[in-house]
Amino acid sequence: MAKKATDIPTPVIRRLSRYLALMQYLCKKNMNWVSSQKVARHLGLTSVTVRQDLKYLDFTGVGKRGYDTTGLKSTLIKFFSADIDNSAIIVGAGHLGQALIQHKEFLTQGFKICAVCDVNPEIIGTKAGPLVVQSTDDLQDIVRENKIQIGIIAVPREEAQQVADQLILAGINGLLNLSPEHLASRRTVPVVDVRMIDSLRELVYKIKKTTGL
Amino acid sequence: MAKKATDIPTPVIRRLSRYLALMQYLCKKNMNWVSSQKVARHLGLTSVTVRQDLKYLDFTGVGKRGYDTTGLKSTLIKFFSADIDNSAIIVGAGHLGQALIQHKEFLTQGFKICAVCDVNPEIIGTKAGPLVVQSTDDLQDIVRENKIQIGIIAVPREEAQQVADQLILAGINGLLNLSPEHLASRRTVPVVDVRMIDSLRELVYKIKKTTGL
DNA sequence: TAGATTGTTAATCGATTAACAATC
DNA sequence: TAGATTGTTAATCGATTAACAATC
Repeated sequence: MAKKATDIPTPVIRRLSRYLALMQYLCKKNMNWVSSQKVARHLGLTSVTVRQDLKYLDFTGVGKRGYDTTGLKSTLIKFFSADIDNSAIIVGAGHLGQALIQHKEFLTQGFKICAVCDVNPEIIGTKAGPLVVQSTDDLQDIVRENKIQIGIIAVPREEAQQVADQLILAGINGLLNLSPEHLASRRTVPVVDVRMIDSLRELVYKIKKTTGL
Repeated sequence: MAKKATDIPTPVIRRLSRYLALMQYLCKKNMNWVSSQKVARHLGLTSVTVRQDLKYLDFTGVGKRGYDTTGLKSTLIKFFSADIDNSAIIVGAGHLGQALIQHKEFLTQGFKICAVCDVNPEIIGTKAGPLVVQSTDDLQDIVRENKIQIGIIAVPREEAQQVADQLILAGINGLLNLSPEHLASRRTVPVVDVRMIDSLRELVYKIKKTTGL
């Protein structure tokens, strides 16, 4: 597959996602038009960046008014398939996994948690929000039967790679990795990492810098 | 304050944090030496990037052996103050906030959750792990009395900015923002964002790209 | 010594910003 | 119309990679 017009840089993708969140907010407030400058101010960017980013979508603004918030929202929803209830499984029903199941924002943003599983026999069979915790042994069957697209890895670092391998074998389409482990085999299946500890350390460094040395 | 030698680009900082995690792992496994190439393979980078990054620290490798894992670990621990128990408060004792309190990795990585608070009167006074949930009304006193450095924002988007303002007023040194809201007043206090929904959307885009279209 | 690996300068690549013409 | 705002090309900035000398 050749490099397509759909090949958008990652930083742009992440900003497009933030534009979607902002459009949802502005639409709810009945603001019908927004300028690139206002978007920029809301999100801590420059107006040129915003206009450059929007060029990647087939969505154009209007002369002196700016962008139609409803139209841009719809375009971004389609772009991110945010109207489709992308199915996901959470592996690891510890505190973090449990919190994610209950997290309502996922559903409103187009993600549906269809299943949870864990290795701990003591919690298998118990309820976690609206779901029943299943055994990680059955992980592959669960993914296949429910045609789950996204695997969310919320297990300790030692188990992360093995879980990833199983999910990939079962035919998962992509992985969100909440563990600090770097997952191999990115070639076959895309992986996006959320590294909370690294974010905290980045913060510690920035604090040091601003408070002098 | 002029631009210092301590002015390290953010991508480098985040990788340095990952090197620390890797060194902790290698030390536990009693591997005393590691080459830049091995580090690169572990973390999905190139060996040149690793060597360039380590140049920012005052830590040099050895000819044909590579880097001393214990020494590098110590250097990175000092660099990130990871031996100091950086104090933090979690604002928002919902599912996510509760999960973070229980998360043991924070403590092993040098972060100590000293307090939690929430606005919901029904959960104020209840236990959350080893802590008692306090009222957000008392937030400023709690931060001042315990000299808390880091504020972790785990409230819904609508409350995020207000909570941030209070924390900054109380003299917090830095903020970790888990809400999707963009927080203003970055000039005074550094803010690092963890955007889980944006990460999921990034994943959806990458899945689309790899599965064709 | 020979070979592997570090350290460093220069080149490349990619993303952001500047400048300005086009448009409503 | 005049003014504000978009759209786009070119310039700048910063981060990664390539090349290779230095070192153990």
